[in-house]
Amino acid sequence: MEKLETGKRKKRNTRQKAVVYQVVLDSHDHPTAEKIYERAKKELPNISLGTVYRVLKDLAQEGRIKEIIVNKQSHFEGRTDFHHHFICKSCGRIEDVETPLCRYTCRKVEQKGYVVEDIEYKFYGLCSKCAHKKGILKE
Amino acid sequence: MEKLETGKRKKRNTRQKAVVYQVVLDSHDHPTAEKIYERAKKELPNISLGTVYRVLKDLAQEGRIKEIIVNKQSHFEGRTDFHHHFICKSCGRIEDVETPLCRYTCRKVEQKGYVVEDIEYKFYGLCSKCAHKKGILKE
DNA sequence: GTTGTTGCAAAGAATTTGCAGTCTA
DNA sequence: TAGACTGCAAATTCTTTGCAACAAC
Repeated sequence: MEKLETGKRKKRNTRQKAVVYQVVLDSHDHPTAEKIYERAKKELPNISLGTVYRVLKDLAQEGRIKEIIVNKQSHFEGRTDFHHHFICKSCGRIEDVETPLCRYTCRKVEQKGYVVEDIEYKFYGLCSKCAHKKGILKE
Repeated sequence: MEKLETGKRKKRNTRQKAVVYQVVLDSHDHPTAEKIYERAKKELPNISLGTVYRVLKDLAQEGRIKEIIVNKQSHFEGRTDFHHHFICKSCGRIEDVETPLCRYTCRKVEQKGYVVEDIEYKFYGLCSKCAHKKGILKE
């Protein structure tokens, strides 16, 4: 579980890293590594999937992108401020949501003696598009 | 994404299913399939890991147990009422937590046009044991 | 010139699946 | 006795890693 941080070696700015980062910034659909790989290839045809994985991990570690795990698969987003996600069970779409009162809830959890470092809320159901398609939401 | 439900065939009550279910009920540490397999083998030495996976999926589908995914790995619990989880980044322990105001937050999310079916809150950080061990919590 | 980074392919880890035999209802 | 379930092993899927060549600084 524990991850020891050496952090001694200095990172280099490679073309691959720049391109992958830009792809994530430009994507608003929470793409997977595979999707990012496809998009990055348009700019850098020789980039490899392994490199995409490595770069994504670096970027997330540096706090420049965020990783969201849905169905045991990593997705990434360029938005790094505090927010949460809604996942449509029908079409798989991931959408950002803001939640009120998170700080209050978090304080309640800390009262049990935990030190809370990260919070992750996920809401699953039907996005409005799919809800309408299924006739569940009318208006 | 979409999962079609046939649900025509009638389920049978096998010894394997009963044993796996009992193991989950008796475990309060949110075990993985592998752990459940090890525990079930004490009762049923010939049970296979594949069967454990199949039975766990069935039980979860029937709503008799709950699946929690942490680090892209499935864990299971016998407690099926509404609650959430705290995950210790240091020791990996998963603990149940209750959160207040969930209904209020959920209503806020639904105001955006989503139909919310499941809610999942995860809090990551240090459990009280590890926080004390690291000298972060004193009292 | 160092040494971090890449592309490639092979390895890993967790889970699922095909199949022939077995057991439940 | 029909067909659901099992054990086994092979297959899948997503991700990580070892290594020699490459490219930042």
